[in-house]
Amino acid sequence: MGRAPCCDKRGLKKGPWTPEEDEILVEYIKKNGGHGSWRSLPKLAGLLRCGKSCRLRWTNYLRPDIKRGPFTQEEEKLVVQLHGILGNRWASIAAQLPGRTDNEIKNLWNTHLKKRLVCMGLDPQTHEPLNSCSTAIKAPASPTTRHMAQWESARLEAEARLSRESSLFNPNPVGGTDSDYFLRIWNSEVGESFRKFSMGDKTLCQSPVSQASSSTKCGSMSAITTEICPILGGSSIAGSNQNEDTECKSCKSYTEEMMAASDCSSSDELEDSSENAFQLLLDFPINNDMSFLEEDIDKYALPPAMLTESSFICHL
DNA sequence: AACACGGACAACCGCGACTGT
DNA sequence: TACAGTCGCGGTTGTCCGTGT
Repeated sequence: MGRAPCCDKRGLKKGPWTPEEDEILVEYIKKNGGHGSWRSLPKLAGLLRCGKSCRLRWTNYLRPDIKRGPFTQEEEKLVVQLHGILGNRWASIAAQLPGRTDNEIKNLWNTHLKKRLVCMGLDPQTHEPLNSCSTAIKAPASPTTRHMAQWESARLEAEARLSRESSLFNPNPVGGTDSDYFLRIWNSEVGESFRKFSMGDKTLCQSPVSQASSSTKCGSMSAITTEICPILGGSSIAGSNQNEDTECKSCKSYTEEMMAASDCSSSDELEDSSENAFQLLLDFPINNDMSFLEEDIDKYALPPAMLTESSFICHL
């Protein structure tokens, strides 16, 4: 049994929208202070379109807050990074890029970014090497990587807190700083994905304290802190405002241990190498001679599989 | 100048999730 | 709880336009 069509399609127009139709739609939404029911909108507005088509036109093109023009390097970078975490969840990715639509990001990915990853020898879906000759560390399946992600989640949390605090002194909502990204991402679905991601591996570094806390809703910062920092038990970092600057030495040594285990001598080195790798990715000439890649790609300390994920978390 | 080709982007389609009854 | 209506998302397709031959 087929699904009933979203609307009666007889006599309804399809294909590209005309400026007149755009105007009618915009005027209607302006006049009514919103679109109301998409299904009834075309009839009320006098458009020979189905509601779905109207919604798509509005959300992808006519909305006043849509940013026009080419993607900036920062935006492209963010898309790649977020795709490494979220996969093809375009709407979630779009939520982190103000003014950009999921459709736009999807197109950007399919036409540009995917190719760059392929040319870099990475699977655009998994962000793992296509010919995984260096599978010692695989993202995101590797426990080491997962733990790095856990620790970086804690760092994200701290960054978010700092950002929030600093925003009190510099309340610029469209500042576009990295700190703003931290906060937006942490408080969004991405942060949630990160938290879920971190919670996924419960077989390592699990204490009774963290087990107890894991039953709580992981949407709170204290939950994730407790989860990944059993020593603190989430009491001093996120549990209160006191001792916020207290560094958990056990965590620090653990971080260093994890860095060492993943061939990263320090977080700075990790950051530097991944930054370079991303620059290469962004600057990659799609249709040009690829030979330089063969000699350059080996220079990076990280296996390609880790570039996207670790670059994401390091950049943040 | 005409045609073929490929890239970029807008729009459509089908499915699943959500919500109200 | 079941069902129908609606919406949003992701995949796919269609169209336009620039470039090369």
